[in-house]
Amino acid sequence: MGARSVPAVESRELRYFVAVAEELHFSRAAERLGMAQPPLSRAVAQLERRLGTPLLERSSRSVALTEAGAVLLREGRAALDALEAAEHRTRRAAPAPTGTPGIAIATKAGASDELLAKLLDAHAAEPGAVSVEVVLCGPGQQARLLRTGRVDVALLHPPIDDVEGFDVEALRTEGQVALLPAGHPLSSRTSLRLTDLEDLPGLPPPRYPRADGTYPEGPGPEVHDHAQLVQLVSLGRTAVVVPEVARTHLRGGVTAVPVVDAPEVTTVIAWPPHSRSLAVARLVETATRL
Amino acid sequence: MGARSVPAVESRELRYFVAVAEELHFSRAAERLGMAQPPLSRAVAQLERRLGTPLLERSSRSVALTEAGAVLLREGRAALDALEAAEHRTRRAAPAPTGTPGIAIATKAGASDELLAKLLDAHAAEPGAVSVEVVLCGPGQQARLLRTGRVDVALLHPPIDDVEGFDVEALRTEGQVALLPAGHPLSSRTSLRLTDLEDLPGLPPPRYPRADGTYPEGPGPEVHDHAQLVQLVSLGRTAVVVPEVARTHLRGGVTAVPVVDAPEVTTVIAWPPHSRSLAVARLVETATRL
DNA sequence: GCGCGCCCATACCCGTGCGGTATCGCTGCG
DNA sequence: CGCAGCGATACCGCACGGGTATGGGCGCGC
Repeated sequence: MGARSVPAVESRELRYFVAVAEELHFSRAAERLGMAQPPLSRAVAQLERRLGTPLLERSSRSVALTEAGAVLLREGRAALDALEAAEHRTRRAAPAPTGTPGIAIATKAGASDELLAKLLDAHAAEPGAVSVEVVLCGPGQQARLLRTGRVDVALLHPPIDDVEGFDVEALRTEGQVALLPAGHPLSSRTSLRLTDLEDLPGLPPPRYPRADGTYPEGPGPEVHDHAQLVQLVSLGRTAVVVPEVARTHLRGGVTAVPVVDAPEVTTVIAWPPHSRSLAVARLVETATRL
Repeated sequence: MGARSVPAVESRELRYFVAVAEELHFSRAAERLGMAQPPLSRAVAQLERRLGTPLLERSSRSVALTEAGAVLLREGRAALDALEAAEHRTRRAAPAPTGTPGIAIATKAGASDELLAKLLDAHAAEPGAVSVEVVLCGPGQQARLLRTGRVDVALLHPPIDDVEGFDVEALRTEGQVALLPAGHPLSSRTSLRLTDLEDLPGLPPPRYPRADGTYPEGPGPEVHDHAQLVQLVSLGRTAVVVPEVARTHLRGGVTAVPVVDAPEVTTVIAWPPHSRSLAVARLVETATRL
């Protein structure tokens, strides 16, 4: 191969390309990156020259990904995640000013509270326990925190959450219930089926953020955490199917009805594959003994 | 967190750090990188400032990794591999000047020849077959080619090769034989045990390259491929235990004797996890039907 | 149908920061 | 005690990344 004359791809270029590929709009991408549009155009063109292939189809009215561009978007995101993970994990491995470096765990705000509490208690009681930082985040965000190394482990709920690419250990399994505004016709039922909950008039399903932080289109309200979800239900703005454990945090104005044919939801503890951290292994081991 | 003022880690800095961490010597690392030593020192110091933690212990006579430095070496290598993989896979996804982009497969030079030939024949006979580039490499190098995206699939031989982090499908299993110079006292035996082969006088085991391309210390010869290995055996410079299939490529001067208690070796086809390539899936499917 | 406006590319300029050379300071060794 | 090896520091020049101004192509509205 004689193409070794071109220098290697820099992560900055990749960040730029990913921004453009996500926005499909140079000016918006430039704004998101905090820079002007012309240098962004130039940087992407330079990346295309480096790779020897067009990544974007520009038609002066719109921008579209080429085949190679789609590959680079996917692979580039993974590489940037790995880069960020290296950075975060190194920071975490640094001797902290306050004692020994601990580990960080992510969980959806408002979900698995009592399980997490038990886990933290059990871990604290272990010999050699390290401090555990709890990072609460919105639904669907744990995977990103885990991939980018901001946390060491996460509590996830497949099949709601995607656990692709992580090592997991199941902790518990439960059914699901529908959360309905009190007084709704269905709220007096003792059980429901999924078909009962399709197209409820005036109660569109909420919209959860996607992995990239954007929200799908639709009539339902955007939801960032469990408390907000419960409030939206009590206000009669939405209805939703959630794991049973959510009943423990209900407030007035919300009724939970079991959904008999909803898929079982498991709570798993997840960590990055190839983890070499003893602290992570110990925490997972403690979790599986709960 | 108020530390968002520092810009993100650049891949160039990581490459520099990894070089220094591997050499544990600034001047040698600078030479390897094709640059002078002072800017390298400065770049690493800047990386340490960015991360807020020392990565290396310099004692003016030697360089050692700190705890955080060891983490960054491990994670940084993975991130750089991912970056390189993004680059290679994008190049491969580009519409090639000659027809449609194919896929690339890596195998140890001189190993699994007939299996590979059968696979290529079977694949070529399939409808919708794409062109397959065969990349021959030294033992232990396939994993790197796969991780860095230079090839899409590889033939590996656990437990000799490490398949950690790849998806694999087993193709065949075989025993192992000892390759000895013709006329060696043991070559008249009909079978051997591993203990028979320990510390053979004048026949030190060969040294295979490690994953990073360096060779372990020892008295045996360095080996890059199978042909070289066989020649070294016939010259009475080494003796080695290899999978049975190697018998098919023997030359005069080399005798193969079964080793009854050597671990079974499997031939597997491996590919990166989360592969989305239809061509890879088809090739793997063809391979498993052989 | 023509013109306006959106949006990406080009042209040009400036400053930062990367890399090079020269040199210092430390330390282990002969 | 002096030398040699090695990393850090000082200083400099230039290449490249980023900014502003502007061009050009195309869709859309009146």
